[in-house]
Amino acid sequence: MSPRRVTLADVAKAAGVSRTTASLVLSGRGRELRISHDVEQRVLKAAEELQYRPNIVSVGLRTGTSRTIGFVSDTVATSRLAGDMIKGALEAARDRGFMLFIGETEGDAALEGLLLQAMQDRQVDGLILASMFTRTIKLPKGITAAPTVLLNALSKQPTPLPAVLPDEVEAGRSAARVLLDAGHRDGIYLIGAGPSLRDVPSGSVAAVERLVGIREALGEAGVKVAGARVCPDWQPEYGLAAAQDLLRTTRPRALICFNDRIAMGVYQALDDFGLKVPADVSVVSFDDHPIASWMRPKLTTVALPHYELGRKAVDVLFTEIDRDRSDPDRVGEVHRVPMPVRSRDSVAPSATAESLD
Amino acid sequence: MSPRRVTLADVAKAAGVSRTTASLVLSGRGRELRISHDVEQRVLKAAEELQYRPNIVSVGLRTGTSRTIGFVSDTVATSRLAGDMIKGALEAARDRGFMLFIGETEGDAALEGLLLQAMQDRQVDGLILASMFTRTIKLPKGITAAPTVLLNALSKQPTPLPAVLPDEVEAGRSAARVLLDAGHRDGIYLIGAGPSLRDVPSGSVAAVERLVGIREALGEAGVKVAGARVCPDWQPEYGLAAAQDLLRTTRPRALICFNDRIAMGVYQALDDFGLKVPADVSVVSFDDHPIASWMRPKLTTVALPHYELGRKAVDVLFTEIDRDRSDPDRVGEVHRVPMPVRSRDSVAPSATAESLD
DNA sequence: TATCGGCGCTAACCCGATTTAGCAAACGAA
DNA sequence: TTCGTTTGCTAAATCGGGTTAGCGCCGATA
Repeated sequence: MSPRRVTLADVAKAAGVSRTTASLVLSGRGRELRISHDVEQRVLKAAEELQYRPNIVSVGLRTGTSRTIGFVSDTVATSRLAGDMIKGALEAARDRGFMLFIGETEGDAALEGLLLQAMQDRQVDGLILASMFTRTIKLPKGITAAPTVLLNALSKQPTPLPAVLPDEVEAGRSAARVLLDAGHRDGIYLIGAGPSLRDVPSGSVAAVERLVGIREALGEAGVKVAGARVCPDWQPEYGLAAAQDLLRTTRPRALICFNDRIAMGVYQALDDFGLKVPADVSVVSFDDHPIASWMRPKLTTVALPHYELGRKAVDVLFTEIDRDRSDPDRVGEVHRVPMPVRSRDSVAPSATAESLD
Repeated sequence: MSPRRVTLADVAKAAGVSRTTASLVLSGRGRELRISHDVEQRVLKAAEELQYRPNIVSVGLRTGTSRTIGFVSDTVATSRLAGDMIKGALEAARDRGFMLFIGETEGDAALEGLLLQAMQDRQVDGLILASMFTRTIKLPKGITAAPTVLLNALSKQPTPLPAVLPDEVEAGRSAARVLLDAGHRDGIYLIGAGPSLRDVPSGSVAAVERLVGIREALGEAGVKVAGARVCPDWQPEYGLAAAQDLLRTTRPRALICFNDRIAMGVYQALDDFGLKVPADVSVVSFDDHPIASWMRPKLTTVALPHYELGRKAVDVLFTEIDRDRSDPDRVGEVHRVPMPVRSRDSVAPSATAESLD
């Protein structure tokens, strides 16, 4: 029914040459192997007219490559973060003519093993192991076969695999700087974690790193955190509860929320207490979740650069693929992707700052 | 470096038989071709011990298959809908040992063409053409090569391709029924589209179908829509504006919002006018966007079954793949996936209904 | 004893490309 | 004229399986 695909043999026949010659010309090696200009043109013309495209499966069998990358994540659906990350990876891969296999493990090691096998069986040229929230993972064994990059994840064991992560420490500094730049020096409270580095939800790398950055930036400005409330889980209801608890005893001037979902609960608590954002209380947050721009006033937040993370992971993977594989004792580099501040409407200059004018 | 893959030849040698025999045994055709039990066991044992897995690329070259499906959508990132849809497709494919190629066209026809070519070059066994919001699409040409299913999309031209879509009309009926069941008969307003079938955002299939369902269900109960406001785009700000406009002149008893983002704006407008959900006004909506369960009170909404849509598309695709390809003049079936009601806290019995007790 | 047929297995070809090794013709130098 | 070299191309092997055609052996039959 469907017309058979055009093969190299068809092109060769049309050009009146052997398959070898056609292959050489089309792979660009015709020049160095002294194929005559005349023959070269005949082959190119035939390929053009027949709309020849090499069968990648066949090339794959011969060369062991597939122009394909495997993207294995623990979750693609639960957090929407995945979408942009995959999109970034997709586009970076497409720029090089690569396709992406998507796989989801749901945190199941057995499933992960099967998935990696299935990808190896299809001769993927490289793997990206992604986690949807930053964390340390146990490396599945048997991934040495293909070049691999960790995305939004760090290995528990030392590993030669490179990793791509958001620069959370710098993000913490950015959040603090947003408030400092607005003149805030007093009444800065944290919602979600802190004030000490031990006061974090267990297993959250982001919490620790954001906290480190916040404390560094504030410390350098000689500003102290006025207080903090830990949230066991970074969901709106915990943000609400934490903020209510805080507001019963205090009137903060600025709040740093550890993510946007917390900030959503915090907004509600502030509203309950009759406090206006940003006139009474400035709020800055992390993630740039879609809701951040839906909240009223729109939330100023330090964005997780999902798209860039995805792109970067693929870029790093390509350098891995191109790299000379002989170096045995190299250590996986950690690439940090900047988290940009999305300045919106939830931060106002502090009253004290204005009075200094 | 990495130990070479185990091939069929290795298994054959270990079992002391020819590659042919090993292939026959492992493909299950040993029985019918009278391979002795002894030899069969030796082959199976060798394959087991060597952990033999066939190279799918090789099989692909010979048989033209790849145990792979191409999933091409206009967008994977912008709307989070994609995540669950892909997840459903992923799992359904995995159940059959298939992998998914993901591609994104961004509505660019040229890009779509390239993507489809790239997938054909990799010999995908089938294609899913997905749209992230329900709409009619122009079919790219040259997709006759592989079995194809439309997901969340309808073809502009008549086509033999099956389509998988959410059952929006029934969803409209469901939304109406939620209010009817709560005793609402008066003061029911629509926000987003209506009251006439012409009052819809252009190009929105969902708007028309939901509206049809709503009007049918209400009509059958002898209830009339009290009024409606169209939103040019279904975003919170338009919902806010539409509701404000409505509330300046009216006191509705129940609102049917055409999606959750509109409902979010509507909540705010109701709050501005000092009206409580659901005590003063019941609200029902569509989509079950993640924010629906974050809103306070939690929003009752008719869910887009993304996961099921993804699964269903793959299931339908497999029946296409298995189908006898000879039937030339069949018409693409349209499969409708039910949209379930998520009953939460935004609908209360109407005051009149209670007074009847 | 030659023939036939079933049994159990294998040689060889195929898929569509890449790549190695090598061949024939033309040319130059001795 | 002869040998060596360069030029320009091709035959054949290869990747790892699936598949077709057929081979050798055995026992039964004529």
